Amino acid sequence: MTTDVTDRTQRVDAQRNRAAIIDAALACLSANPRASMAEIARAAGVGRVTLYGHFSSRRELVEAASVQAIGRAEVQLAPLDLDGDPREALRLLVTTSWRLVDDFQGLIGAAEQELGADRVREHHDETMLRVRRLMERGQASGQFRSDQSADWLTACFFAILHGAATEIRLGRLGEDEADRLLPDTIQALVSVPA
Amino acid sequence: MTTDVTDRTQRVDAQRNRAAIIDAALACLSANPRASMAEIARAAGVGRVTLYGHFSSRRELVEAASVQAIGRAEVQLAPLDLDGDPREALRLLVTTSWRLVDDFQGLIGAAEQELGADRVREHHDETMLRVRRLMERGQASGQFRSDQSADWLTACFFAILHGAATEIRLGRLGEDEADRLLPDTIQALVSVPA
DNA sequence: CATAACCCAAACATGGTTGTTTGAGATAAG
DNA sequence: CTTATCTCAAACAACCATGTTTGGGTTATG
Repeated sequence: MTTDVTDRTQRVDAQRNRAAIIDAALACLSANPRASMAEIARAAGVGRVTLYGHFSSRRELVEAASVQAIGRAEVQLAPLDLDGDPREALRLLVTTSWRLVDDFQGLIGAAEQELGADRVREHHDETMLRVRRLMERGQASGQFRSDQSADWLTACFFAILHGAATEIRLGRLGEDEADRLLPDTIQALVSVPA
Repeated sequence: MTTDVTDRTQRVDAQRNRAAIIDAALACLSANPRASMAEIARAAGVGRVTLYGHFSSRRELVEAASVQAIGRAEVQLAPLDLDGDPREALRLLVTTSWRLVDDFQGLIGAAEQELGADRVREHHDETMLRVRRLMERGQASGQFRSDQSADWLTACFFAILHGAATEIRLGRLGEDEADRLLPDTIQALVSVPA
Protein backbone atom coordinates (compact mmCIF):
# COMPACT_ATOMS: atom_id res chain seq x y z
CA MET A 1 0.00 0.00 0.00
CA THR A 2 2.61 2.53 -1.07
CA THR A 3 1.03 5.90 -1.67
CA ASP A 4 2.15 8.03 -4.58
CA VAL A 5 4.56 10.28 -2.74
CA THR A 6 5.42 12.34 -5.80
CA ASP A 7 2.06 13.66 -6.88
CA ARG A 8 3.01 15.47 -10.06
CA THR A 9 0.91 18.53 -9.38
CA GLN A 10 1.61 18.79 -5.66
CA ARG A 11 3.99 21.44 -4.46
CA VAL A 12 6.69 20.54 -1.96
CA ASP A 13 5.41 23.00 0.64
CA ALA A 14 2.07 21.28 0.47
CA GLN A 15 3.70 17.92 1.01
CA ARG A 16 5.67 19.32 3.91
CA ASN A 17 2.55 20.74 5.51
CA ARG A 18 0.72 17.49 5.06
CA ALA A 19 3.49 15.64 6.83
CA ALA A 20 3.59 18.25 9.60
CA ILE A 21 -0.14 17.86 10.13
CA ILE A 22 0.10 14.09 10.43
CA ASP A 23 2.96 14.42 12.87
CA ALA A 24 1.03 16.96 14.92
CA ALA A 25 -2.03 14.75 14.89
CA LEU A 26 0.05 11.86 16.11
CA ALA A 27 1.49 13.91 18.95
CA CYS A 28 -1.72 15.67 19.96
CA LEU A 29 -3.98 12.65 19.80
CA SER A 30 -1.48 10.56 21.71
CA ALA A 31 -1.45 13.12 24.50
CA ASN A 32 -5.19 13.72 24.33
CA PRO A 33 -7.49 11.57 22.20
CA ARG A 34 -10.03 14.38 22.13
CA ALA A 35 -7.71 17.02 20.76
CA SER A 36 -9.65 19.24 18.35
CA MET A 37 -8.80 19.92 14.74
CA ALA A 38 -7.94 23.50 15.71
CA GLU A 39 -5.45 22.27 18.27
CA ILE A 40 -3.83 19.94 15.80
CA ALA A 41 -3.63 22.64 13.16
CA ARG A 42 -1.99 25.01 15.62
CA ALA A 43 0.48 22.34 16.69
CA ALA A 44 1.33 21.77 13.04
CA GLY A 45 1.93 25.49 12.55
CA VAL A 46 -0.79 25.65 9.98
CA GLY A 47 -4.18 27.28 9.53
CA ARG A 48 -7.30 25.29 10.15
CA VAL A 49 -8.40 25.76 6.57
CA THR A 50 -5.12 24.36 5.34
CA LEU A 51 -5.68 21.31 7.47
CA TYR A 52 -9.08 20.76 5.90
CA GLY A 53 -7.47 21.25 2.54
CA HIS A 54 -5.43 18.13 3.17
CA PHE A 55 -7.90 16.07 5.20
CA SER A 56 -11.53 16.66 4.50
CA SER A 57 -12.70 15.23 7.79
CA ARG A 58 -11.48 14.39 11.23
CA ARG A 59 -11.99 10.78 10.49
CA GLU A 60 -9.67 10.96 7.52
CA LEU A 61 -6.98 12.60 9.60
CA VAL A 62 -7.24 10.04 12.37
CA GLU A 63 -6.98 7.35 9.73
CA ALA A 64 -3.82 8.89 8.34
CA ALA A 65 -2.32 9.31 11.78
CA SER A 66 -3.05 5.67 12.53
CA VAL A 67 -1.31 4.55 9.38
CA GLN A 68 1.64 6.71 10.33
CA ALA A 69 1.75 5.24 13.82
CA ILE A 70 1.62 1.69 12.54
CA GLY A 71 4.37 2.58 10.13
CA ARG A 72 6.60 3.86 12.89
CA ALA A 73 5.89 0.80 14.96
CA GLU A 74 6.76 -1.46 12.07
CA VAL A 75 10.06 0.33 11.61
CA GLN A 76 10.95 -0.71 15.12
CA LEU A 77 9.47 -4.19 15.02
CA ALA A 78 10.24 -5.46 11.54
CA PRO A 79 14.01 -5.76 11.96
CA LEU A 80 13.70 -7.84 15.12
CA ASP A 81 14.87 -11.39 14.69
CA LEU A 82 12.16 -13.48 16.30
CA ASP A 83 13.22 -16.79 14.86
CA GLY A 84 15.39 -18.01 17.72
CA ASP A 85 14.28 -19.49 21.01
CA PRO A 86 10.64 -18.42 21.47
CA ARG A 87 11.25 -17.36 25.05
CA GLU A 88 14.10 -15.11 24.06
CA ALA A 89 12.16 -13.81 21.08
CA LEU A 90 9.23 -12.95 23.30
CA ARG A 91 11.41 -11.04 25.73
CA LEU A 92 12.86 -9.11 22.83
CA LEU A 93 9.41 -8.35 21.50
CA VAL A 94 8.22 -7.17 24.90
CA THR A 95 11.06 -4.78 25.54
CA THR A 96 10.57 -3.21 22.14
CA SER A 97 6.80 -3.19 22.14
CA TRP A 98 5.88 -1.67 25.45
CA ARG A 99 7.26 1.75 24.60
CA LEU A 100 5.26 1.76 21.42
CA VAL A 101 2.09 0.96 23.30
CA ASP A 102 2.96 3.68 25.78
CA ASP A 103 3.52 6.17 22.98
CA PHE A 104 0.43 5.43 20.98
CA GLN A 105 -2.09 4.55 23.65
CA GLY A 106 -3.88 7.87 23.32
CA LEU A 107 -3.98 7.70 19.56
CA ILE A 108 -5.49 4.25 19.75
CA GLY A 109 -8.20 5.68 21.94
CA ALA A 110 -8.92 8.42 19.44
CA ALA A 111 -8.97 5.94 16.61
CA GLU A 112 -11.34 3.62 18.44
CA GLN A 113 -13.59 6.56 19.09
CA GLU A 114 -13.49 7.76 15.51
CA LEU A 115 -13.10 4.69 13.35
CA GLY A 116 -14.60 2.00 15.52
CA ALA A 117 -12.75 -0.78 17.28
CA ASP A 118 -12.96 -3.08 14.27
CA ARG A 119 -11.16 -0.72 11.93
CA VAL A 120 -8.47 -0.22 14.54
CA ARG A 121 -7.97 -3.93 14.84
CA GLU A 122 -7.64 -4.04 11.11
CA HIS A 123 -4.78 -1.56 11.23
CA HIS A 124 -3.29 -3.22 14.23
CA ASP A 125 -3.56 -6.55 12.55
CA GLU A 126 -0.04 -7.07 11.33
CA THR A 127 1.39 -6.02 14.67
CA MET A 128 -0.89 -8.41 16.48
CA LEU A 129 -0.22 -11.18 14.05
CA ARG A 130 3.47 -11.01 14.79
CA VAL A 131 2.77 -11.71 18.43
CA ARG A 132 0.30 -14.45 17.71
CA ARG A 133 2.64 -16.25 15.37
CA LEU A 134 5.29 -16.22 18.04
CA MET A 135 2.81 -17.60 20.55
CA GLU A 136 1.90 -20.39 18.17
CA ARG A 137 5.52 -21.22 17.52
CA GLY A 138 6.24 -21.36 21.23
CA GLN A 139 3.29 -23.64 21.73
CA ALA A 140 4.36 -25.92 18.91
CA SER A 141 7.82 -26.25 20.42
CA GLY A 142 6.30 -27.04 23.80
CA GLN A 143 7.86 -24.05 25.53
CA PHE A 144 4.62 -22.07 25.87
CA ARG A 145 1.48 -23.42 27.47
CA SER A 146 -0.92 -25.02 25.02
CA ASP A 147 -3.94 -25.33 27.29
CA GLN A 148 -4.86 -21.77 26.36
CA SER A 149 -5.31 -20.55 22.81
CA ALA A 150 -2.69 -18.42 21.12
CA ASP A 151 -5.39 -15.81 20.65
CA TRP A 152 -5.93 -15.55 24.37
CA LEU A 153 -2.23 -15.39 25.12
CA THR A 154 -1.93 -12.63 22.55
CA ALA A 155 -4.79 -10.70 24.11
CA CYS A 156 -3.12 -11.00 27.50
CA PHE A 157 0.15 -9.81 26.05
CA PHE A 158 -1.43 -6.58 24.91
CA ALA A 159 -3.54 -6.25 28.04
CA ILE A 160 -0.45 -6.30 30.23
CA LEU A 161 1.41 -3.86 28.01
CA HIS A 162 -1.59 -1.60 27.95
CA GLY A 163 -1.87 -1.81 31.72
CA ALA A 164 1.77 -0.97 32.18
CA ALA A 165 1.42 2.07 29.92
CA THR A 166 -1.50 3.26 32.02
CA GLU A 167 0.44 2.83 35.24
CA ILE A 168 3.29 4.81 33.77
CA ARG A 169 0.94 7.55 32.68
CA LEU A 170 -0.44 7.77 36.20
CA GLY A 171 3.05 8.07 37.60
CA ARG A 172 2.68 4.86 39.54
CA LEU A 173 5.37 3.05 37.60
CA GLY A 174 8.76 4.12 36.31
CA GLU A 175 9.97 3.30 32.83
CA ASP A 176 12.96 1.47 34.22
CA GLU A 177 10.72 -0.64 36.41
CA ALA A 178 8.49 -1.45 33.48
CA ASP A 179 11.54 -2.57 31.57
CA ARG A 180 12.48 -4.90 34.36
CA LEU A 181 9.02 -6.25 35.23
CA LEU A 182 7.35 -6.73 31.89
CA PRO A 183 9.51 -9.48 30.39
CA ASP A 184 9.17 -11.63 33.50
CA THR A 185 5.45 -11.05 33.73
CA ILE A 186 4.86 -11.97 30.11
CA GLN A 187 7.14 -14.92 30.53
CA ALA A 188 4.98 -16.15 33.42
CA LEU A 189 1.87 -15.70 31.30
CA VAL A 190 3.01 -18.08 28.58
CA SER A 191 4.96 -20.62 30.60
CA VAL A 192 3.71 -24.16 30.91
CA PRO A 193 2.04 -24.39 34.33
CA ALA A 194 3.56 -26.74 36.86
CA MET B 1 -28.51 25.99 44.14
CA THR B 2 -29.72 25.06 47.63
CA THR B 3 -27.62 22.17 48.78
CA ASP B 4 -29.74 20.85 51.60
CA VAL B 5 -28.24 17.43 52.09
CA THR B 6 -30.67 16.04 54.65
CA ASP B 7 -33.88 17.27 53.16
CA ARG B 8 -36.28 15.62 55.53
CA THR B 9 -39.13 17.17 53.59
CA GLN B 10 -38.23 15.24 50.43
CA ARG B 11 -41.13 13.49 48.85
CA VAL B 12 -40.96 9.81 48.07
CA ASP B 13 -41.52 10.30 44.34
CA ALA B 14 -38.51 12.60 44.31
CA GLN B 15 -36.42 9.96 46.01
CA ARG B 16 -37.67 7.36 43.57
CA ASN B 17 -36.80 9.53 40.60
CA ARG B 18 -33.38 10.22 42.00
CA ALA B 19 -32.75 6.50 42.31
CA ALA B 20 -34.08 5.88 38.80
CA ILE B 21 -31.75 8.52 37.42
CA ILE B 22 -28.72 6.98 39.09
CA ASP B 23 -29.69 3.56 37.80
CA ALA B 24 -30.18 4.92 34.30
CA ALA B 25 -26.85 6.71 34.46
CA LEU B 26 -25.19 3.50 35.51
CA ALA B 27 -26.72 1.59 32.63
CA CYS B 28 -26.24 4.24 29.96
CA LEU B 29 -22.71 5.20 30.88
CA SER B 30 -21.69 1.56 31.09
CA ALA B 31 -22.94 0.99 27.57
CA ASN B 32 -21.59 4.28 26.30
CA PRO B 33 -19.33 6.52 28.37
CA ARG B 34 -20.36 9.51 26.29
CA ALA B 35 -24.08 9.15 26.82
CA SER B 36 -25.65 12.60 27.12
CA MET B 37 -27.71 13.92 29.99
CA ALA B 38 -30.74 13.88 27.71
CA GLU B 39 -30.22 10.20 26.99
CA ILE B 40 -29.89 9.35 30.65
CA ALA B 41 -32.99 11.36 31.54
CA ARG B 42 -34.97 9.57 28.86
CA ALA B 43 -33.73 6.19 30.07
CA ALA B 44 -34.78 7.13 33.58
CA GLY B 45 -38.24 8.07 32.34
CA VAL B 46 -37.78 11.60 33.54
CA GLY B 47 -37.54 15.08 32.08
CA ARG B 48 -34.20 16.69 31.57
CA VAL B 49 -35.10 19.50 33.93
CA THR B 50 -35.98 17.00 36.63
CA LEU B 51 -32.59 15.43 36.22
CA TYR B 52 -30.90 18.78 36.73
CA GLY B 53 -33.12 19.30 39.74
CA HIS B 54 -31.40 16.33 41.36
CA PHE B 55 -27.91 16.68 39.96
CA SER B 56 -26.78 20.15 39.15
CA SER B 57 -24.03 19.01 36.79
CA ARG B 58 -22.95 16.04 34.77
CA ARG B 59 -19.96 15.70 36.98
CA GLU B 60 -22.17 15.34 40.03
CA LEU B 61 -24.22 12.63 38.35
CA VAL B 62 -21.20 10.67 37.26
CA GLU B 63 -19.91 10.89 40.80
CA ALA B 64 -23.17 9.51 42.16
CA ALA B 65 -23.22 6.73 39.57
CA SER B 66 -19.67 5.80 40.51
CA VAL B 67 -20.58 5.55 44.16
CA GLN B 68 -23.52 3.38 43.21
CA ALA B 69 -21.35 1.12 41.09
CA ILE B 70 -18.77 0.70 43.83
CA GLY B 71 -21.59 -0.08 46.20
CA ARG B 72 -22.93 -2.81 43.97
CA ALA B 73 -19.48 -4.24 43.52
CA GLU B 74 -18.92 -4.28 47.26
CA VAL B 75 -22.18 -6.14 47.76
CA GLN B 76 -20.73 -8.91 45.63
CA LEU B 77 -17.21 -8.80 46.96
CA ALA B 78 -17.58 -8.14 50.66
CA PRO B 79 -19.13 -11.50 51.59
CA LEU B 80 -16.35 -13.47 49.90
CA ASP B 81 -14.19 -15.37 52.33
CA LEU B 82 -10.66 -14.65 51.21
CA ASP B 83 -8.92 -15.90 54.32
CA GLY B 84 -8.19 -19.44 53.19
CA ASP B 85 -5.44 -20.61 50.88
CA PRO B 86 -4.33 -17.55 48.91
CA ARG B 87 -4.46 -19.44 45.62
CA GLU B 88 -8.01 -20.53 46.20
CA ALA B 89 -8.97 -17.08 47.44
CA LEU B 90 -7.52 -15.50 44.33
CA ARG B 91 -9.46 -17.82 42.05
CA LEU B 92 -12.62 -16.96 43.93
CA LEU B 93 -11.89 -13.28 43.63
CA VAL B 94 -11.23 -13.58 39.91
CA THR B 95 -14.40 -15.42 39.07
CA THR B 96 -16.45 -12.85 40.94
CA SER B 97 -14.56 -9.77 39.81
CA TRP B 98 -14.35 -10.16 36.08
CA ARG B 99 -18.07 -9.76 35.55
CA LEU B 100 -18.03 -6.57 37.57
CA VAL B 101 -15.22 -5.18 35.47
CA ASP B 102 -17.12 -6.21 32.38
CA ASP B 103 -20.27 -4.49 33.64
CA PHE B 104 -18.71 -1.25 34.73
CA GLN B 105 -15.93 -0.79 32.21
CA GLY B 106 -17.84 1.90 30.34
CA LEU B 107 -18.76 3.75 33.48
CA ILE B 108 -15.15 3.79 34.56
CA GLY B 109 -14.30 5.36 31.24
CA ALA B 110 -16.92 8.06 31.74
CA ALA B 111 -15.72 8.68 35.27
CA GLU B 112 -12.11 8.97 34.18
CA GLN B 113 -13.18 11.42 31.53
CA GLU B 114 -15.28 13.47 33.92
CA LEU B 115 -13.61 13.24 37.30
CA GLY B 116 -10.03 12.53 36.39
CA ALA B 117 -8.18 9.27 36.85
CA ASP B 118 -7.10 10.17 40.38
CA ARG B 119 -10.62 10.61 41.68
CA VAL B 120 -11.60 7.30 40.10
CA ARG B 121 -8.73 5.54 41.79
CA GLU B 122 -9.93 7.06 45.02
CA HIS B 123 -13.34 5.48 44.57
CA HIS B 124 -11.84 2.28 43.35
CA ASP B 125 -9.49 2.23 46.26
CA GLU B 126 -11.20 -0.22 48.55
CA THR B 127 -11.77 -2.66 45.73
CA MET B 128 -8.15 -2.47 44.71
CA LEU B 129 -6.94 -2.73 48.26
CA ARG B 130 -8.72 -6.05 48.66
CA VAL B 131 -6.73 -7.46 45.78
CA ARG B 132 -3.47 -6.00 46.98
CA ARG B 133 -3.88 -7.36 50.48
CA LEU B 134 -4.44 -10.80 49.07
CA MET B 135 -1.34 -10.46 46.93
CA GLU B 136 0.68 -9.48 49.97
CA ARG B 137 -0.66 -12.37 51.97
CA GLY B 138 0.19 -14.80 49.20
CA GLN B 139 3.67 -13.38 49.02
CA ALA B 140 4.13 -13.61 52.77
CA SER B 141 3.12 -17.27 52.72
CA GLY B 142 5.51 -17.94 49.86
CA GLN B 143 2.82 -19.08 47.46
CA PHE B 144 2.96 -15.99 45.26
CA ARG B 145 6.08 -14.64 43.67
CA SER B 146 7.87 -12.02 45.74
CA ASP B 147 10.32 -10.81 43.13
CA GLN B 148 7.62 -8.44 41.88
CA SER B 149 5.80 -5.94 44.06
CA ALA B 150 2.24 -6.55 45.21
CA ASP B 151 1.36 -3.27 43.53
CA TRP B 152 2.53 -4.56 40.19
CA LEU B 153 0.75 -7.88 40.58
CA THR B 154 -2.40 -5.96 41.45
CA ALA B 155 -2.06 -3.77 38.40
CA CYS B 156 -1.64 -6.87 36.24
CA PHE B 157 -4.68 -8.44 37.83
CA PHE B 158 -6.85 -5.56 36.73
CA ALA B 159 -5.13 -5.26 33.38
CA ILE B 160 -5.99 -8.86 32.53
CA LEU B 161 -9.57 -8.50 33.71
CA HIS B 162 -9.91 -5.29 31.76
CA GLY B 163 -8.48 -6.95 28.69
CA ALA B 164 -10.85 -9.87 28.98
CA ALA B 165 -13.81 -7.51 29.27
CA THR B 166 -12.69 -5.77 26.10
CA GLU B 167 -12.34 -9.05 24.23
CA ILE B 168 -15.83 -10.01 25.33
CA ARG B 169 -17.22 -6.67 24.21
CA LEU B 170 -15.63 -7.20 20.81
CA GLY B 171 -17.23 -10.62 20.55
CA ARG B 172 -13.85 -12.30 20.38
CA LEU B 173 -14.31 -14.13 23.66
CA GLY B 174 -17.27 -15.90 25.22
CA GLU B 175 -18.25 -15.46 28.84
CA ASP B 176 -17.84 -19.16 29.47
CA GLU B 177 -14.34 -19.09 28.00
CA ALA B 178 -13.44 -16.12 30.15
CA ASP B 179 -14.64 -18.02 33.18
CA ARG B 180 -12.38 -20.90 32.28
CA LEU B 181 -9.30 -18.96 31.19
CA LEU B 182 -9.06 -16.14 33.68
CA PRO B 183 -8.38 -18.06 36.89
CA ASP B 184 -5.55 -19.99 35.27
CA THR B 185 -4.06 -16.90 33.69
CA ILE B 186 -4.11 -14.96 36.95
CA GLN B 187 -2.72 -17.99 38.71
CA ALA B 188 0.20 -18.04 36.29
CA LEU B 189 0.74 -14.36 36.87
CA VAL B 190 1.33 -14.69 40.59
CA SER B 191 3.00 -18.10 40.75
CA VAL B 192 6.60 -18.38 41.84
CA PRO B 193 8.64 -18.77 38.64
CA ALA B 194 10.53 -21.99 38.18
C1' DC C 1 -58.37 19.88 51.07
C1' DA C 2 -54.75 23.00 51.12
C1' DT C 3 -50.22 23.62 49.97
C1' DA C 4 -45.62 22.95 49.42
C1' DA C 5 -42.94 19.99 46.86
C1' DC C 6 -42.38 18.14 42.59
C1' DC C 7 -42.49 17.27 37.45
C1' DC C 8 -42.13 18.71 32.76
C1' DA C 9 -42.06 20.61 28.00
C1' DA C 10 -40.54 24.46 25.51
C1' DA C 11 -37.54 27.89 24.97
C1' DC C 12 -33.24 30.25 25.76
C1' DA C 13 -28.30 31.19 26.56
C1' DT C 14 -23.68 29.61 26.05
C1' DG C 15 -19.87 27.45 24.28
C1' DG C 16 -17.52 24.10 21.68
C1' DT C 17 -16.70 21.36 17.44
C1' DT C 18 -16.92 20.27 12.66
C1' DG C 19 -16.83 21.62 8.13
C1' DT C 20 -17.33 25.39 4.35
C1' DT C 21 -16.91 29.68 1.91
C1' DT C 22 -14.55 33.85 0.45
C1' DG C 23 -11.14 36.68 -1.18
C1' DA C 24 -6.72 38.36 -0.87
C1' DG C 25 -1.95 37.40 -0.50
C1' DA C 26 2.34 34.30 -0.68
C1' DT C 27 5.22 31.00 -3.13
C1' DA C 28 6.97 27.10 -5.71
C1' DA C 29 7.73 25.67 -10.37
C1' DG C 30 8.07 25.91 -15.24
C1' DC D 1 8.02 36.36 -15.06
C1' DT D 2 3.87 34.05 -14.98
C1' DT D 3 0.78 31.05 -13.31
C1' DA D 4 -1.21 27.47 -10.92
C1' DT D 5 -0.88 26.06 -6.44
C1' DC D 6 -1.06 26.84 -1.86
C1' DT D 7 -1.93 29.39 2.57
C1' DC D 8 -4.64 31.91 5.73
C1' DA D 9 -7.73 34.76 8.59
C1' DA D 10 -12.35 35.86 9.18
C1' DA D 11 -16.72 34.78 8.94
C1' DC D 12 -20.51 31.58 8.39
C1' DA D 13 -23.62 27.53 8.97
C1' DA D 14 -25.03 23.59 11.34
C1' DC D 15 -24.97 20.72 15.09
C1' DC D 16 -24.77 19.05 19.74
C1' DA D 17 -24.17 19.25 24.69
C1' DT D 18 -24.58 21.59 29.03
C1' DG D 19 -27.17 24.37 32.09
C1' DT D 20 -31.02 27.73 33.14
C1' DT D 21 -35.47 29.96 33.14
C1' DT D 22 -40.47 30.07 32.87
C1' DG D 23 -44.96 28.92 33.75
C1' DG D 24 -48.45 25.70 34.03
C1' DG D 25 -49.71 21.19 35.70
C1' DT D 26 -49.43 17.08 39.11
C1' DT D 27 -49.00 14.73 43.44
C1' DA D 28 -47.58 13.58 47.95
C1' DT D 29 -48.38 14.82 52.55
C1' DG D 30 -50.06 16.79 56.76
